[in-house]
Amino acid sequence: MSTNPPTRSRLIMAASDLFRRKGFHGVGMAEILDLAQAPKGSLYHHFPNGKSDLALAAADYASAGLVGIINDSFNEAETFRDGLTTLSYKLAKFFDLSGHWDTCPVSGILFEGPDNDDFRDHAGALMTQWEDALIAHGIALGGPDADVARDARTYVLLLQGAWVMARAHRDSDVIRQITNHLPLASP
Amino acid sequence: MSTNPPTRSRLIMAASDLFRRKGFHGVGMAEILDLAQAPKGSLYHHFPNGKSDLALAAADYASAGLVGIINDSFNEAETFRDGLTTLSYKLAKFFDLSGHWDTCPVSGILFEGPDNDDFRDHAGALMTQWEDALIAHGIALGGPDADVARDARTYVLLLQGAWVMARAHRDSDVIRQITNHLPLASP
DNA sequence: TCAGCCCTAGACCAAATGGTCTAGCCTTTG
DNA sequence: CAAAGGCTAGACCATTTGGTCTAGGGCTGA
Repeated sequence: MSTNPPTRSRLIMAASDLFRRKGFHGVGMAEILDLAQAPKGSLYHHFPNGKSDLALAAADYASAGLVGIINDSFNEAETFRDGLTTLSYKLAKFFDLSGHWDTCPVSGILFEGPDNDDFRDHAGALMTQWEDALIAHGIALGGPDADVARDARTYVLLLQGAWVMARAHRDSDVIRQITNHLPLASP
Repeated sequence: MSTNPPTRSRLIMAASDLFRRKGFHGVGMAEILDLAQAPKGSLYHHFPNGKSDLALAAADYASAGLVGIINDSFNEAETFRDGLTTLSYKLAKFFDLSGHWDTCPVSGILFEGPDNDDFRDHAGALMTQWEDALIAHGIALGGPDADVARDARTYVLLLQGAWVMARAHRDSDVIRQITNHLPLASP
């Protein structure tokens, strides 16, 4: 009878929320189950490896959301800088809506998890996806490949930093002003 | 009979190590006690509020270490950029020595901790200390105040991001190349 | 209608968690 | 020397942790 969205999705969404807010070890299964309104049996049916499986899925989910925001931001952008600025504002808004606690999709979910290579590799892959998405838009807007690649990385680094600082100061403006810290070799 | 360093310091050092590697909730008291070679009674004698107290002290300790490295880096620097480059190389080296797991002193220890204002404020204060240390050196080297302040913040943001990315890719080069992502308005 | 299966449901469990408490050592002070 | 107290020592505890297991509901296809 499970309401929409189905149980599996509810679990992922709940886990993503909580992990980003309190870190992998900071959240108990009970809390996730409660937020998702699902019984324990369902969780271990959908994610046989339990918390780890769920964390990987939650990170994917959160990361896909970020990629979506990136693409939206470049929909009507005329320059790379325009797109990045729009992106920064959108992200700052999400940060505000989250209640000033959510962190980077990757850090909270994957870095606080178990010390295994799977988690680290997964984190690396997701971050690369973001860089690649940015690079694609930059090149589409006519930037020289090398410059765009460098600027994309600069942006991702700044974004990570801004996320941390915004959380510490409980102020999303750092995110909004990322573009001011960009040299931006590309147009 | 406690060997040097005394118990209290050993606890702080052990906690700092472990928290940075696995996050606040990722480390148990037993593990800290074991690494510090201290009995439980001592811990709760020195830190009556237990894990929380210890985490704040550990964050201070780690942060003080970072400030020390900042100052060392500017000892013989002739320009702001020189100092920042030296700093990046030093930090990358520490990252390598840590076995590719340690994170920013603040993030791991304070952000994964309990959801209270104390922890967030503490994190914010420590990050401000880093910015201030950088600003002091920049101004001493003759940079215009406003430019130096902006550059210092850019550096801190990039450093946070680089720490995350280095951890994901298990490669300290991102840290070493921070300076390449700096516009650096100041000289 | 019935067989089969996907999924739900939650009781249950061993292990680990953070924290408390009393006893006593050992150094410092008068 | 004696008294005092900072510190060590670890047994002990309630709670919570992630995870397993059995039982059955309810949809699907034949």
